[in-house]
Amino acid sequence: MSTETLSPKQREIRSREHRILDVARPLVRDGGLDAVRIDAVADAIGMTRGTVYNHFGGREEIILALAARAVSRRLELFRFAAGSSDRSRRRIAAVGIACEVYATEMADDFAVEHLIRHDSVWTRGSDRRREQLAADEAACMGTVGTVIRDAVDAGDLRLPRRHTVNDVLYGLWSLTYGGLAIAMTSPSLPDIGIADPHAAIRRNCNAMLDGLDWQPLYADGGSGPADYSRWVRKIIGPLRTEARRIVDANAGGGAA
Amino acid sequence: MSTETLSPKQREIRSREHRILDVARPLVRDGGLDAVRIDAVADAIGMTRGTVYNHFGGREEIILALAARAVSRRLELFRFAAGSSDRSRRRIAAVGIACEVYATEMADDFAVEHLIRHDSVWTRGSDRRREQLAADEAACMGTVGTVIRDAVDAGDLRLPRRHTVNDVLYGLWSLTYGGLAIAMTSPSLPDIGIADPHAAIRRNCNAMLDGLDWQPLYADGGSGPADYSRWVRKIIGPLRTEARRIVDANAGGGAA
DNA sequence: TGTCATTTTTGACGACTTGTCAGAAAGCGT
DNA sequence: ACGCTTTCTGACAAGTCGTCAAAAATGACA
Repeated sequence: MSTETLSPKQREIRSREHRILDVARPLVRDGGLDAVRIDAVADAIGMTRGTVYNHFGGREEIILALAARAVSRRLELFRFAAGSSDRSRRRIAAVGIACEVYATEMADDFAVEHLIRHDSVWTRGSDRRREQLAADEAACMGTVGTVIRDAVDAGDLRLPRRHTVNDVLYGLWSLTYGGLAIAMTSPSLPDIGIADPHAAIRRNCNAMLDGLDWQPLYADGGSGPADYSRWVRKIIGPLRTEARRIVDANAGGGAA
Repeated sequence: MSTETLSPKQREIRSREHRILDVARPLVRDGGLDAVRIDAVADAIGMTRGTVYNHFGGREEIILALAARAVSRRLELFRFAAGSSDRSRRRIAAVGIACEVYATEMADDFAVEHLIRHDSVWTRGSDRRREQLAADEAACMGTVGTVIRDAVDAGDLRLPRRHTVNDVLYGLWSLTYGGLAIAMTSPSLPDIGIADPHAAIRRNCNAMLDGLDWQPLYADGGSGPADYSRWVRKIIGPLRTEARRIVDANAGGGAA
């Protein structure tokens, strides 16, 4: 774009927004909302508080911006997952696994997304940021919605009466988000014997999709659960790789 | 109990803990964690900050205590729901509907439970409070777990290979908690056309249970979804009544 | 009822963070 | 080098937190 019209100073200022987000992200992860102190952020980028306020109206704005970045990364990962196969049930399963990968490989981002579902962040953030975020989230949901709709169109998924495409979307969203959130925050999960929450979430998603009779049940029409497990192991690698690529692309030199 | 050994003053002090929680609850609901300012609480009960600190070590302790009370109410409601029928699929459905009723009829409590899944509350609360809460939560899960186990024992639910009772428990928990949390905090839910989140959650839970082939599918072995809807409408009333009874019992004069 | 040890309450204190803004500094075109 | 503009700074007022020594209230006993 019009890079030639920007003075060095102006370019530095633009990139600073990214730098602020970069220093804020780890703070959020291991200290939560409160850890994002304007002082700390300012120090970390070698500026003073006033300067930070030139970019963001406060803690909450930073979180919101961070969340927008997180969602757009997630979208990228979802698109990759949705494109990883041409069979509908595989595609939707791949998106589910993308959620897992997202929560582990981009743990900071996931934590931020969890954070904005709360508190003052929503209310204290500016409209602009909120709308940006809502738009990004809508795009994410659109991707998943398309996968489901395609399945209906292809005849793989015959929705029960009163059950809409969006119900399915909402169900998968609840199950994965809820499951991951509980796994992150509930001390009693190991107590009830859930050793591998990710696998459990996967099983539950599959149970729900089975309940909707989404065909074909197993990834490659093979002999059953064993094939499915093999397929999961096969696809999780590329998703992880892609996740790391996305992180590197945005964080590394991509501050353009 | 040994009421005669307590002086008037001592009795007043004991009841104050309840009073503090009573004034804190509405604050939490419409202002979130930050709204629970020690000053505000102290003012509301006509005492000064120092006195409040005699009871609770800080904001987070209050929230945790509030959450413990919330969970114990939820447990009461769950028990009522679980006892409302003798057919396993009805019983589990009733517990699901109890979650709905909990989220609407005891909205403050639900908000508090959502709050503690976050932030500093977990880390800054005292061990004592945390353990109390974990124990109450475990009791809640135990109730639901028993319903599921009974279904397995009765032969109504034949779990697929690798799927345990606790997986089912975790799945229902994820679906309802996740669904309700999203409904509470996501602005994009109406955008995707989920007009009645509760009904959607119900449908999704049923889809999952159908996927697990939990029999009999419909509440009274009748002709199908219509019967189910009728049953839901029939049971939701008593659950609401019970919820209100529980709230009144704890809040009104029950400060003993 | 008066005395006094004990328990409870108070409110001032120091420490910390926040958001603002007038003045200082740096940037940039001529 | 000059002057105009943009950006940065750091001191400020405001507000909250948790503490703690001193004040007040309590209640047992004479």
